[in-house]
Amino acid sequence: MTTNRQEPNLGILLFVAYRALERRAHDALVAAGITDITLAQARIAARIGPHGTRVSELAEQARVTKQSAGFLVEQLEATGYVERVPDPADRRARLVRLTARADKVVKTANSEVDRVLAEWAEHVGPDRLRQVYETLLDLREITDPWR
Amino acid sequence: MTTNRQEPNLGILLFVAYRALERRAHDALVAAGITDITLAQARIAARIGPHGTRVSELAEQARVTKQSAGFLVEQLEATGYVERVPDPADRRARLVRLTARADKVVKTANSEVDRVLAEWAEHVGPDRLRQVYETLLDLREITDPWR
DNA sequence: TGCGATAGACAGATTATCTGTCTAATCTGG
DNA sequence: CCAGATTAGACAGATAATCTGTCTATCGCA
Repeated sequence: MTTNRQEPNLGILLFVAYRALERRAHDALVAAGITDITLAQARIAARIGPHGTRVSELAEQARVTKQSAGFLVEQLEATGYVERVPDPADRRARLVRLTARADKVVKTANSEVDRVLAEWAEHVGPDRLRQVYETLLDLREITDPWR
Repeated sequence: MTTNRQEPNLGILLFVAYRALERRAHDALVAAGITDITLAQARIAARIGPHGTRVSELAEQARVTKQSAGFLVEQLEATGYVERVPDPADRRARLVRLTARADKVVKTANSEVDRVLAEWAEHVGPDRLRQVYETLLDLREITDPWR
């Protein structure tokens, strides 16, 4: 429970903006005929780096337990959007990587995000939007335990 | 799926900040011995206005279906944190209101939020934090379909 | 080498969420 | 002022997402 004030607090504003962006990206996938990826799966997939990412790290970034992340990765693997390969650096670990099949998805989502950000920039001004980005980036140093 | 870039995109930054705030508030409740409110319940409860709010409106604000909101309100009612009273303005509707029992919860959560915001202000500067707030407030006009 | 920490799989339970349907009440255009 | 469309929210049922706890293999360090 963050608060029950009437004038919206920062938490709610962050939430509204985040959900709007996420929703638009996911809706764009559906509009493009990609209906076999859920929002929760997308949240995980969006955090996979270009060289693959460990399940543990995905879990941390998405703020879910390793178990939840593993569960979602399993589904993404079943639909062919990711693959798991051994991590050469650590034989306990496996790297989750996007497959070629994910290309269209990533492209569709990214271009929708770009479109949304353009709308936002038009509404509040590019400079103000960039200020938000930069401030949140600095804020991440204290809000994001990992990096 | 928002994107898979390495340099964090705005969506992830919004998410990280939002979750950090929410997590801190919820942890403060647990630390204060309030362990019978889940994060999802708190998300709903935080949107209840001082004069009561309809389930439909809570659902819209929290971006869940009426059914989900109704389910969570039911749980909050069972633990005594909210009550449902008839809406004098519309006999179909019922207003969800916080009870006296919720006072401590609201107070605890709010003061933790204030503490977090103070930390954030110290880290990036009060002016920059306020700029984020104001920009997100303006952004809400296009990201929040309702008001 | 030996012990604590980490990666992630497995099992099981719980919580949250959705779609679809239904009734009662309200709103609105003719 | 009434008929049809809309809205509030309950009910039923299914699914999705998430958690706690446990286990094995591996790693890293003192």
